[in-house]
Amino acid sequence: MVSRLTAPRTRKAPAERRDEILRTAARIALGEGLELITVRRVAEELDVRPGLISHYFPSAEEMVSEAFSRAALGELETLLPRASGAPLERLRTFFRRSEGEGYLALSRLWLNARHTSRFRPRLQAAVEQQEGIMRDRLLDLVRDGVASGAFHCEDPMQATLEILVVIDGMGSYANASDRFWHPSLDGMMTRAAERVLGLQAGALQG
Amino acid sequence: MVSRLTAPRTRKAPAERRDEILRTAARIALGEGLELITVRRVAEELDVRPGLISHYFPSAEEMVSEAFSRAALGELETLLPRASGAPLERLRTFFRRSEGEGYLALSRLWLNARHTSRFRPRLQAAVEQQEGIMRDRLLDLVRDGVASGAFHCEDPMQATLEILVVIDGMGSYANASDRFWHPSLDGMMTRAAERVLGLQAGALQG
DNA sequence: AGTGCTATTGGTCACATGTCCAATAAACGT
DNA sequence: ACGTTTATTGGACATGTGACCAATAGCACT
Repeated sequence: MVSRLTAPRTRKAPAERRDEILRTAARIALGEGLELITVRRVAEELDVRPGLISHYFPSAEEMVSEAFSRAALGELETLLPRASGAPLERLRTFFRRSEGEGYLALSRLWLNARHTSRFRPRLQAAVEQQEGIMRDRLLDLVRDGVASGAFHCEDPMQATLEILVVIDGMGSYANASDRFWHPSLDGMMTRAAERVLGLQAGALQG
Repeated sequence: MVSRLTAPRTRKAPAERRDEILRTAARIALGEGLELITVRRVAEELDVRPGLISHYFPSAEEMVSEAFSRAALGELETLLPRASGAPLERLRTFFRRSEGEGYLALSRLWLNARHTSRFRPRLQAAVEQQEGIMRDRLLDLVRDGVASGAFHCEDPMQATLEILVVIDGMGSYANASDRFWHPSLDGMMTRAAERVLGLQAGALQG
């Protein structure tokens, strides 16, 4: 009597399998980095053979790009969900969440993608698309706030870009050990936002 | 009669050879990225066998880290040389140079190093060391300016960090195609510096 | 129950990487 | 001129990557 040496195949609908692959890849991207997304690694996590991954993604770069988009978009929905409450409160929520652990992983992912996109055209396109989505999302928020009188600024797009630059600047340090630290680093993002949106100091904190 | 198949060996002093290797690696880092620094690639550029590179750098990561330090430090000396003229003029020179082509390569290198340092402890240490050097250099400049009355700010360290965050934020976009563009992106760095240093608008431009 | 479609397997292939080592030859001192 | 030191070579090895493909077997439909 021999026990089966190979587990019975589980055969899934293409759409479901594809989604499963991307979900796994996105998780790896967020937790360990885009270069850890390999055909073999994803296959192992899903307990299938590597060839199957190649079947759904003939180009590995395509898988990595889509995984990034999925991860970035998913996190954006958590950090800055579409239209939900007053602009000031929405922004406050965003900055509050940008202190959590999940945000560090997201910052690392962006850093990862922005560098890696140098060599990967499809990833570069995905990065620019996600940047556009993030920018539009924040721009809408700023405009809403200006319209309702909560924010005050002359050029909403300029205000948006100034906030994003500070966010991305702080994100540059996501992989640094925190050997260096200075009090002013803490409120850096909120201070920038308060300034360009004509809010009083501390309006976006706590 | 046979022509020699192998070129005669050129035997150099260890210090010279080591320096030659690092110079080559630093050039590759700045022009093509840290991941292009491979034992074989450097060997080819110097027209020696790969084994020789391993002889001088038993660990490839060590070579990459030192190459980054060399490249970053070299560029810093060009952009923000130690004590040379009045603070305002030195800063103006820095921002003027940060529009050139070489600066784009440097921004890419920093992005590269900050991401890659996630997986390479020695590179991470090198990045933080170079960040410290850059920070100190700028902090000295700010303090000089405040002392001479050219700049006005309450906390020189905070002013320094705010400038650096904007510089690094803009650097995040170094690998993006310039499909998106907005007028406010141009003066972003100088505007931030002018603001935190109590300068009038445009004082650091042109 | 039988049949066709195709998701899935298992294996191969070419390529690039870092690391290591015995043999060689260039440069130097005697 | 001869030895000695050691910089340098040439090659091997293990590992990890993406890509590719014929054969297999699960599932839906008839």
